[in-house]
Amino acid sequence: MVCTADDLQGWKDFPKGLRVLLLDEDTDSASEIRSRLEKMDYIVFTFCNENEALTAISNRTECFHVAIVEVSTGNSNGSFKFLESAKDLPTIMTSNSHCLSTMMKCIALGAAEFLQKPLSEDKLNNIWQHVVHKAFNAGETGISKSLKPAKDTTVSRPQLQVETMNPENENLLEAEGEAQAHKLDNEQSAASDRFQAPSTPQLKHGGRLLDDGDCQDQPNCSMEKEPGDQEEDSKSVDITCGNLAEETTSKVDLVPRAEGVGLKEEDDSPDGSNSGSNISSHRNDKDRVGDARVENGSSKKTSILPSFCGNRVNKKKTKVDWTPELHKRFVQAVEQLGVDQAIPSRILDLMKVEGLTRHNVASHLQKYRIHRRHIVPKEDDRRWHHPRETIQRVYAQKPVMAFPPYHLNHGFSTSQIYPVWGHPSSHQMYGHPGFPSWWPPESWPWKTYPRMHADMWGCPAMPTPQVPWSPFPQNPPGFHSSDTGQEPGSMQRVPSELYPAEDEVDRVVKEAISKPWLPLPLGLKPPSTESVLSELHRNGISNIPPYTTSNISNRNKSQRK
DNA sequence: TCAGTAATAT
DNA sequence: TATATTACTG
Repeated sequence: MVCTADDLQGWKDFPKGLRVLLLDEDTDSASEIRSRLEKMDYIVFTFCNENEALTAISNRTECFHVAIVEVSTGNSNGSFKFLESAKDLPTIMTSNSHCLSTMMKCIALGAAEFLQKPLSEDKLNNIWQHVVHKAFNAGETGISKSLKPAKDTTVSRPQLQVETMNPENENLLEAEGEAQAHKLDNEQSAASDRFQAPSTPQLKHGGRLLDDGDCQDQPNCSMEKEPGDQEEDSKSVDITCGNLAEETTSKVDLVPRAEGVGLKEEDDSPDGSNSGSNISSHRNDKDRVGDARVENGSSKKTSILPSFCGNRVNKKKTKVDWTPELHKRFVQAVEQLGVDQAIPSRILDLMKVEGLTRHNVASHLQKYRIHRRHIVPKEDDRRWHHPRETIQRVYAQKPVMAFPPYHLNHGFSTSQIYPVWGHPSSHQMYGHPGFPSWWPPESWPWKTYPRMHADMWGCPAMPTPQVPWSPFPQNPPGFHSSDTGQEPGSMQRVPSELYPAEDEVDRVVKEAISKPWLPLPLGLKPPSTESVLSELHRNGISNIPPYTTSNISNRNKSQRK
């Protein structure tokens, strides 16, 4: 009787021709529903008597795909005979009244859905989904092989429900049906998820399973919605699937779809009962990195959302998993903007990570900044002790204009320290006990960066510790006086005109990188030929065309002039 | 409405 | 304890 996945596969024009058992004592209502269903090319078998309907089912004189049953039909004693008898048939209960407990009971007893009358076309239009749902739950084995092509439209949820809707579970639940109906206040979502196919009409409206009316009755039903968060919620909230199977693995990184960045749902069970199933929630970051392949510089929009969406019954707050890859994107965005210009919305834009919200970024940015505050002073301290070593690391990845580090003892200039927190070549700093890291070394996201040595790309002319700064400012053309990036304390000793605006620094550095043929700006010491060659050699380039070296030499010469 | 920050939750 | 999220303020 139940439609199988194979049936569906060979069913052209589905759901046309769907055979609907309609049981309603109210003949007017029945005829109205019937006519609507027939408009949709469904084949309707109307029954006004429950026993007749049951007989039709048991005799198998007709084959039905789905049943629509008015609650009051044959329900004078509060039983749901049809529902309990027609276990295999996806049954949609209908009622004029909006009695929550009745709804609960029906759902608990296995009703596919509870629709409140009048049954608009809108509601009836999608009842076929229950057939599909049932088909996929009828046999686990059939699921994997069947209807895969249709998953984007109708099958996403049934696929997810395989684990919970096997016949064994169903039987078990049937036995518990009565009990469940009484304790559904707490378990409403679970019960309905087990039994329910996708909500018919609501799917059209953003995938909500319960309508607002339900929420009025259910304090647990969280529909909190901040005005102004529409956009963000539309991205982040709907990633939750009200599904037990999914719930139990809700902390699994959605890496395959998410391409390296994951949202995980919070396990909000007070007793943490779900935690046992957190298969990969504790995967180390190294694994994540392995899974996470976000192409650097790619304009491809990364998604942290799974492609499936479900209802919002179990809407849970989502938690952004700041994987190394995601963080790398973050850092790249921050760098691109310049630390001072990096604001959440812009970072968000640059990161191009679907589903990530401005709030997420803002929070991360907050942490980012805090970390910098903690780390940089220590780094500065280290620089005093190992100036050369540190210079190479700090300035290795991104050459920084050689402004005297006036700030070393007086705070820091943001433009000069971002390598410390999030930059690729500062590995070793993170290994130092004094430099707490976000991730263990193996998960550092910046390992993919090519290493460069400071003296290759314009080694900053750092003063010796004994001579912390030159009394003669070397402001290159284009730099203007700015207090940007200074902490107040530094103002006492350091004339503000010695500092370039940070964006100027970035601009000049970027220009120097992108146009290596141009003379280096003042303040950048040109690399020595030897260092260039050795670096190239380190990178596996041993065959240097003559003109290359001469160019470098020429540049060095011109730079010296 | 957004950014930044403090407080709170996990 | 570290980090994420939320609430609040400007």
